[in-house]
Amino acid sequence: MKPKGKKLPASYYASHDVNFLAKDLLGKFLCTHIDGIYTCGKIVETEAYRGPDDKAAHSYNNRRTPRTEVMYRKGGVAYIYFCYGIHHMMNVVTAPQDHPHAVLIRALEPAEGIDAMAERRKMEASDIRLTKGPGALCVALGLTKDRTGTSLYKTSTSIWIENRGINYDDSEICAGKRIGIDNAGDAVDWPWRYFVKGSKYVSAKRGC
DNA sequence: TGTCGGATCAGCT
DNA sequence: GCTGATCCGACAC
Repeated sequence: MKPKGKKLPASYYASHDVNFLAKDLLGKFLCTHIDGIYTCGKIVETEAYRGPDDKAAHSYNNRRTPRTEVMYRKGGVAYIYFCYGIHHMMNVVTAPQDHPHAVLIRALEPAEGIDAMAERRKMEASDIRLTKGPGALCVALGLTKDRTGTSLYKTSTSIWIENRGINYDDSEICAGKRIGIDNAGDAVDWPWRYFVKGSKYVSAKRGC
């Protein structure tokens, strides 16, 4: 599948600054080519998880388990895991090897393959909730936990992120507390959730 | 081997 | 707004 925009290279994901990347990923396009179906959406909401220091992250205190192992790899792979018995969550692993940082993709604005998304979601294509929320967008794009570890930059990959020339200014971005991490001590209050101001596709507007 | 809690969503009120 | 669905991973025993 030929990207419409410019596929982000391995070097993009190498930054140590996971908060910079979480913000910078807004306006980029997350695309998948799974089961022969091409789908693509603009990223409008992310959260940063900064590995060892961040009590809300699975890799807090450098915890290593078979599940979190992929977070320790070199940036530029997908970390997809299963939660609440129902939902999958899509994260982008960042930073060099052994720095377990990741950006959770929380919401997209559907761009291409909208009919396929609707079919996977068993919803009308016009439904605003198609890719609103991390569990929802994984279904829409066909992502499941067995894709975890997939490279986002290799030419043959089934999951990648494109730059199509959209860059948001700080004044167009909101930062707020992260969602659903009530048990994470001080980290609960860190404003590491970023979203595009005014987007209908953002999962929760709080913090702006 | 068993228990407990979780980075949620949709549908109904 | 509230609630039920539903199951895997981590850790204690």
